[in-house]
Amino acid sequence: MSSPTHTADNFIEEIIVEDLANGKHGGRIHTRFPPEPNGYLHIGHAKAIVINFETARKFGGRTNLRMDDTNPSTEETLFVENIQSDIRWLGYEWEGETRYASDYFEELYQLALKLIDKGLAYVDESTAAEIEAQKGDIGVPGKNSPFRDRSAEENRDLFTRMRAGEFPDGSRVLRAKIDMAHPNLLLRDPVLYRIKHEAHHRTGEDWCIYPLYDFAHGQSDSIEGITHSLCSLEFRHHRDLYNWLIEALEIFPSRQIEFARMNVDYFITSKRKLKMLIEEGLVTGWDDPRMSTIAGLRRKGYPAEAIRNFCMHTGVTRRDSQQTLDLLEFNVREVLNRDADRYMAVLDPVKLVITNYPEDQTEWLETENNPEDASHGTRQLPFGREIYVEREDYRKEPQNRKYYRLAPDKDVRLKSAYIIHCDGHEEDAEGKVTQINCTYYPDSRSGEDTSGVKAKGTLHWVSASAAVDLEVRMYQPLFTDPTPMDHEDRDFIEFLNPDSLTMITAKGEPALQGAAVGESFQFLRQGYFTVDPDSTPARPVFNLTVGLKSSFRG
RNA sequence: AGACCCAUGGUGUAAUUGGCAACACAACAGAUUUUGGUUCUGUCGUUCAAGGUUCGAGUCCUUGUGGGUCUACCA
Repeated sequence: MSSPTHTADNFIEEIIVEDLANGKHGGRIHTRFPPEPNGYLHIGHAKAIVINFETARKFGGRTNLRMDDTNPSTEETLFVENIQSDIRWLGYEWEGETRYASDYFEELYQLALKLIDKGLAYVDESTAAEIEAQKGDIGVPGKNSPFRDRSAEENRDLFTRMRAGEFPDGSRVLRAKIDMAHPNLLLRDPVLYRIKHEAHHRTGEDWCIYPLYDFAHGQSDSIEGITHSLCSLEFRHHRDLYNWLIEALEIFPSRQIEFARMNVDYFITSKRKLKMLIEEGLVTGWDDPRMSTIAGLRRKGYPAEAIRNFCMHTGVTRRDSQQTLDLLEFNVREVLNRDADRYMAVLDPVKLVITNYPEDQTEWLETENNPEDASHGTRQLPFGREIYVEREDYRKEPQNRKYYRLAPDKDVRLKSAYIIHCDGHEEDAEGKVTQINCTYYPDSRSGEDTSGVKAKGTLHWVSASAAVDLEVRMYQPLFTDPTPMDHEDRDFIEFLNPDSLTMITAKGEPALQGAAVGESFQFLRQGYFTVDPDSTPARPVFNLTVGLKSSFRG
C-alpha cells in the first residue's frame, strides 16, 4: 500500500489532508452517518450519506451507521430497517454492525456521573418554563438557577434517584454548569438528561432518564473513535458544547465539521411536513414517487448511481444552496441513457391504418435494444396493417416547414419498420382525429431500404393487434413553486400541484408485459419509465421517471 | 439586540493558497442522427460595495450591504 497524496476537493477534505499530514490519530479516518430513526431518509440525507461515505472511502477510512435513538417517544424499529435498506440501495455498506446511541446509555450515564463529580453538572428542579425564563435572551444574559450550587454529593444522590425512577416526568433535569451569560445560548447551562417514563424501542423499560442530543451525539462519536464528525450547518452552535464536553469529560476528541445541507427545487425535506402529506392523503405514502424520500425516488426510477453522482457534483460548502431539478434530472438521464433499453409505447394512441399493407399479415422486425450499447442485443417487433401512433405526432395542417412528423402528404419513417406516406385522416363530429390513413413503401424496410424515399422524421409505434395496455403514471413536481417553504405569508400546501399525478392507459409493445418491478426502460422519444411495485402481468404499471429532453418547437 | 457563518456568470461549484477567473448544468446557434434523444462544435462572465496592504487581490485587512443560524426537558 502506497500512501498517495490526495488532493482536497472541498474544505472538509482540506482539513483531512492536513490532519493526515500531521499524523493526527495515526492517519485514521473514521466518519459516521447518524440518523434519528423517526422517519424515512430523503434526498438531503442522501447528500449527508454520500459525503460521509465517499470522504472516508477516498482516504481509506471507514464509516459507521449509528441510530441516534435517544428519544423513546418518536423512534421505531420499522424506521431503522428502512434506513438500513435505503443506505444499502444507495450503494454503501457501513463498518461492522449498526450502532445505536442507546447501546451507550450506561456509558453515557457514567459520564454524567463523572461530570457531576467534577462539579460541572447539577440536578435542577426548575420547571421547563422556569428554565426557559432563566435562559435570558439573545444579547441578554440569563440568570442562575436556584439549584445551581448544590454539592456534588447531593447532585449525585439526586441523579441516581432520577435514574431509579423516584421522580415523575419533568420534575427534574440534569444540567451542565457552564455560564448563564454565555453569548452562545446553548452554553447557558444546557439540559443534559430528562426524565421520561417511556419504553424505548431497544432498551425497553430499562431506563426512565434519557440523554439529550448534546449529551449523546458527541459522546457516541468519541466512544466509536470517530475522527471527523460531519454534520449540517445548523449544528454550528452545538460545536462549542460538543468541544466543552470533550474537554470536561476527557474523552476521545472527535472533531465536528459542518457543511451546508442541500436543498433541491420542488422538494421539501421537513420530516414533519412529509409525514403530514401522508397523513392528509395528499400522497400515497413514504415511497410515493413524488416524495423527496429515497424510497420515493427509487420507486420513481431514479438510479442510485444518479443520486450519488448528483450529490457529488453539487459539492460540499458552507454556503446555503438551492439545487435545480435540472441538474438532478441531468444525472438521472445520464445513467438511464447508458443503461435503459429502448422500447416503444404510445401514451396517447390514435389508430393508423396502412391501407396497402396486407390484412392479417404480421411481420417480425428486428430492433436494437440500446443504441448506446450493442451488447444489449436486439429483439423482434410485430408489425401489421393497423398500428397506434402518438396523437401528438399528427397534424391536420403542419404549421411550419421544420415540421417533419405526420401530416397529409408527408413521409415519415416508422422506427425499425417502413417509411409511410400520409394520405389523410378521419375525424368525428368534434373534429377529433379518429384514424390516420397511410400507405407504405414496401422496399423501405429498415436496414434494407432501397426506396430512395427520404423521411426526415422517425416515429415510434405499436402494432394494434399485439399491443398491451399499460397503466402509466405521469408525474410532475409535487409543488408548483420551487421553494414552497420560503413564503412567509403562505402555507406550503397552497403550492401543491394538482397535476402532480396523471394516470393514463398507454399501448405498449407486447414485450413490456413481462418487465420486472424496478426495471427501467426508455419509451422511445418519450422518456424513461420504470415498473411500479403495483404492477401485475395482467396490468403492467409504469412510472414516469423523467422525460427526454426535446428541442422540438411546435 | 448579541454571537457565529456565508457572499464568484441564469444556477451550482473551482481557481496550484496573492500571479493572465475554470468546470458542470441551463439557455442559444450549428453539425451528426432510423429517438426533434445521445454525441460533437461554438456563443454567453473583470468575483456584493467602498477603502486599504502589495509590483500584483476572487484570495489578506477595515468598514459597510445582503443572506443565513441560534433563546425545544427534539435531533
